Amino acid sequence: MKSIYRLKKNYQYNYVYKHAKSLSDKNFVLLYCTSNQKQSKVGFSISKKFGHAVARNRLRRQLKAAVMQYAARLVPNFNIVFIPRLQDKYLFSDVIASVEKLLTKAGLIK
RNA sequence: AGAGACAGCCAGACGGUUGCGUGGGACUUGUUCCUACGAGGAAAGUCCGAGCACCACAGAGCAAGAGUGCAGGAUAACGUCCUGUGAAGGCGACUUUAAGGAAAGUGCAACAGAAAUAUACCGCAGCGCAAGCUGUAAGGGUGGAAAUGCAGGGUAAGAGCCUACACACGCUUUGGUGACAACGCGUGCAUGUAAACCCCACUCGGUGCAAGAACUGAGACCAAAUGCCUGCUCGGCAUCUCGACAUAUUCGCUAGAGACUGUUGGUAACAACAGCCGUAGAAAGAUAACCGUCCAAUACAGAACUCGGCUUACAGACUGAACUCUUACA
RNA sequence: GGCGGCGUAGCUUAGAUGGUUAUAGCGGCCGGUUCAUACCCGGCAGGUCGUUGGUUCGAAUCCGACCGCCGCUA
Repeated sequence: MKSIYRLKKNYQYNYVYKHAKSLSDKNFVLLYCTSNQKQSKVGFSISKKFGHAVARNRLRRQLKAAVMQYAARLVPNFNIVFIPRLQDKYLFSDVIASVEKLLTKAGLIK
């Protein structure tokens, strides 16, 4: 994932948390809001409850890989944040399914 | 064959599709292409020690505080490591060990017990009609601890009162660099606690890469005051106000007390020399996602300035020296 | 990344510096009072003192290691 697709700064995340609409299923919470940037940006927020750094990194990488599959179809002018909900295990197939479902529901992919 | 003891190493491999970070190169100069490299033995906990940076060059004196604590050595240094000594544990190979001082002083030791740093309750023996007095510390009982234990002699009964053995302490000699050990002689000096205060010896300035350096607009100002250098005395350093940006950018940022191999010295930790190898450096944070094959099966776990240790977590596989005990056979 | 602090009953806590008996309030249970409830009165239960080793005759307290939680830091 190229760096221009990413949300970077703390204030950007805070902006999303304040102004966002939210959607969720049992795996993830999706927050999104409009932005003045041309390119839509995606961020991930994974809490320490998920375990050690290795476990959190792995979940973030799986999410990244899932979102990458829809990167070309993303609608512009949006900031998006994914927050996983606490589960015992994440299968990659479930992650892809949830991401697609949420993005479609929010109307963020064409 | 079984059961152990010691030292060390590895931490899945290969292939495919789609991707990420840094360096280098190319050109059509950018959301481009090619290429090289890209987490650990603990990266963890942050418990010690250093480098490095700023505070003056890390300082001078006093006070306070903190740490270390058998000996010799290693090391840049250490609270680490090695080799030993003593002690404790184990049949043994071997393992563990915060191991100075209680005769400098102070404090504390509940309950029990006659008595807790001091003593005589029961008892034993002598004297006495008896009450009791005297001698005693064998035996009883309490306790973590009660005049060193045990055997014999001795005695009115007893007692290091005497003797042998053991234990503890002191001294001489011998050995050892030393901790200490051995032999001999003397003594039996009344408890424990210093991870209680303390004494002795040695060590320690503070803050930490969010350290710190560079760049940026306008105004005021040159000596008072303030702050900092953990307390005080010296000695020294820095400087203000408003605004803008929006928490940025660049540097620090990775070659270092470096790894590997060999030789030499050393019991060893380690050192010297020679050869040879390689280079993670991000900033919401890269090193991956998915699939296939092999395999009985992959644990603990993710760099954030850098090293040396310690501690803790950890599936499985392997190696070395040929070390110990038991059983069987020759 | 760095620095610092706190864990005692269901909840809030005392005791820790200075070692030997774990304390109080709220809450819970039982009884009394009342026609009944509350208030009130009396009693009772409830603790591996975060875990685990060590020092000591003896550890909530002293020392070490680990676990969990919280705060500060341009």
